[in-house]
Amino acid sequence: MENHKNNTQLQGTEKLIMEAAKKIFGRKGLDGARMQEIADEAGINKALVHYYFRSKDKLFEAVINETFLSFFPKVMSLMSNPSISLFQKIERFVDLYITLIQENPHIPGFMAQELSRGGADRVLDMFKDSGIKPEVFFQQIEQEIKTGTIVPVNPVHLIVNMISMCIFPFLARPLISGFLIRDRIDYDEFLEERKKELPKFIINSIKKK
Amino acid sequence: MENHKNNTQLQGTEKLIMEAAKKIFGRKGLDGARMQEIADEAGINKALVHYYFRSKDKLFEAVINETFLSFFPKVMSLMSNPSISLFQKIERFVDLYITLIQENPHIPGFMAQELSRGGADRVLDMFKDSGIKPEVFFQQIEQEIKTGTIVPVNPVHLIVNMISMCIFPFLARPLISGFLIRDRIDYDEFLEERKKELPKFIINSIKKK
DNA sequence: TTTAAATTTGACCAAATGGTTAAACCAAAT
DNA sequence: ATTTGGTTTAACCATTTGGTCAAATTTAAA
Repeated sequence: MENHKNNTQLQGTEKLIMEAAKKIFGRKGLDGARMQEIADEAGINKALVHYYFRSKDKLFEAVINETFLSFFPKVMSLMSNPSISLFQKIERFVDLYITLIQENPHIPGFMAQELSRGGADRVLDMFKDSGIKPEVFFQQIEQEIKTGTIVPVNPVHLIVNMISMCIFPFLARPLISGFLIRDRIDYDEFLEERKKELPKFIINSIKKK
Repeated sequence: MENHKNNTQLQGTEKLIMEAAKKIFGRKGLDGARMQEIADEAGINKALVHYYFRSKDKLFEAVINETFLSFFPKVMSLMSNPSISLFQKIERFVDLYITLIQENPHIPGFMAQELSRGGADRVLDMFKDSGIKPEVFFQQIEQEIKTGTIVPVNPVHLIVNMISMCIFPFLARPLISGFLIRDRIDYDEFLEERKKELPKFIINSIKKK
């Protein structure tokens, strides 16, 4: 009904709760998280959480909104910008995506949980509401195929591949770390390397030579 | 202590509970799942679940074991088979991986939840216990690089890429479906297409031409 | 200084939930 | 037919947990 504070900039107590909720929800999921835990993390009384966000579900929803709104628009405005070339777009996409997640580590666990629940509709709605047209990217691909710059690829598979390779390493982080120990490589180092390697991997795969 | 029934083949009630637990845990996670719900899904009394598996945690652990044991060995024995060429291995890997998940739809949600919790150590342990050496695959890559068949790639990134592109589409299924509707493509159709496209995408990216 | 409104807190409650138990049931052995 | 052991069930319990509320505290307006 009343949109509370839809603004991206919350302040004081409300902000404290938000940040705490992101952390706890991202780590333990909606069901695993305890209101008391969130309150403790924020350093405030539990009743205050209800005072500001009414219920656990409402709080969760608020976190979802903030999370996706801090993410979707940036990525999507990049992808639907027709004045950036396909290859440049791929390079920037990978960098932006990984960097954004590095800055908001709660996103992957959050996304996975939200998706494994029925939350896809909400995301799809946000998508439509954003008024941004992913067709630009698709048409760009088809264009480059015609031009002969790249080999024929299904655009849906390509974008799925790109997103997969960006997000999944965060979900599998503890697993990958296990492998990396062998080479004494730190995970952040691995991610930085990835920002460079991934675009090459993708472009190499579709570029006609 | 006592390993209960470590056998892969459970029977009767125990099997019923197992299958129900896979379904419910995979859908709702450890915390989201209710013992009553699992009992209902299995069509039995709740106390029976405790009778066979003691506690919720024990049951969850049992499901984890069965899940990864039905998965890991097959994939790993493929990857560590030195008599299969690299390209063939990639082709078979994708097909096997996607097919196995299609047959056990609970795996992705399960894996994500288990990983976002602290469960990576368990998986890494299984890995070691399996006595299978992933080095074979790595050495094979380094070999092909020396031979000049493929371009220089970091093996860790490559395997992460492969796994990412196989698993993630299942997590993001509801989201991807949203996009596919546009083209009136069914999701299973999409997956079958993927089994063919993905190996090409990967090989194309590393093959020297 | 008084007053009113917003914020914060500790105590409390009802519902949900994992787990227990004693009794009932049932198949096979004696 | 009776006993015995494993299996199944309904009823029950203790704890956890989301949520409420009235009182206390702070803030700011009059």
